[in-house]
Amino acid sequence: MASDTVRDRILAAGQRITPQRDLVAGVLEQAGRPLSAAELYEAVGRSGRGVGRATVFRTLQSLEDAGIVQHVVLPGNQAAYLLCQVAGHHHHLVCRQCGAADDLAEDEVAPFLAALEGGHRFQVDHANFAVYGTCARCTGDRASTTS
Amino acid sequence: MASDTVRDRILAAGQRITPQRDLVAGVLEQAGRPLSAAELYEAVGRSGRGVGRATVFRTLQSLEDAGIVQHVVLPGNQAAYLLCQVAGHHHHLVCRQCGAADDLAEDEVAPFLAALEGGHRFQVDHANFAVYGTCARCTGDRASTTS
DNA sequence: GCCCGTAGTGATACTTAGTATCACTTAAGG
DNA sequence: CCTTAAGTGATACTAAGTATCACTACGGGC
Repeated sequence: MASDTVRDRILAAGQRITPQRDLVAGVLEQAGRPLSAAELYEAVGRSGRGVGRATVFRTLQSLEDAGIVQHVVLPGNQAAYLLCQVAGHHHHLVCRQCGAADDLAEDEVAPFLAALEGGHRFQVDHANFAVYGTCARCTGDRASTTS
Repeated sequence: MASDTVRDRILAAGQRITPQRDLVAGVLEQAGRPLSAAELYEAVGRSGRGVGRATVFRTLQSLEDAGIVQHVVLPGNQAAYLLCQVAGHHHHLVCRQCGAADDLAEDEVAPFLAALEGGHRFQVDHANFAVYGTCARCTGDRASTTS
């Protein structure tokens, strides 16, 4: 099940607590890494009563609207959904080894965007970053290098 | 039809010149903005002899492998394909007004990624940026502001 | 210039992610 | 409690992309 803080955030967004949302959020919380909609559907089916497929998508949508969940596009164009600590729009560092996703604060990104605006005479409106690599825990096992 | 430089780049990637590739590349070149697979399929159907749907996707795949095309995910999770001047992996500034996409050189991005690596003890491997906003030409007509 | 192997093509069928619909259920405010 | 609007599940659907397979044609070698 989802932690109380997640429930609070659902309520704060003006949405109802339902067993389905609780389950979906709970599975995401326990996973601690981005899950595809299919994985989620399956996981939710195993643990507890199960949730309709349509509801899984609706729930993800609601939670995303509420700023509790965000989705990233993994390499290979796979969408994956991910419980976020930080509310509001932000970005992620995704570890390809263990799948963990680290939140990226807006103020880490803002200076970069500002620089782009200057360099390109372009007014930035919205940005989506997906940064992949290897997290501190997984470094040491392997070393990868690409652009 | 595609310009000679595009043909050269197809050859350079060890791929054959076919009327279909020529058409697809040509349409993308003329559009000068990212097109969805569906738009492309339709446009190719109008201009000239037409190309099978499967072939449109395969062609985009080949051209992407060859570094001639890249795809971006537009807001709303719409994939769009885009002819790139710059070869190799790079990023784009996409104008939401006119759809134009500006190439973003790797060395504009590298320092930012390096900073992230330091700040998060994370070894960056691959990154995908989608930056949306308003280009210089379109600024003046409207002013937008969001994260 | 022609021949041949291999890369590429088109039609079609399929898969997978996500959306729409609609009758039914249930959370939660009074 | 009771009401009602939000949420749910089943199902059908769409849209993007992939697989298959017989057929075609590019282009290197002669």
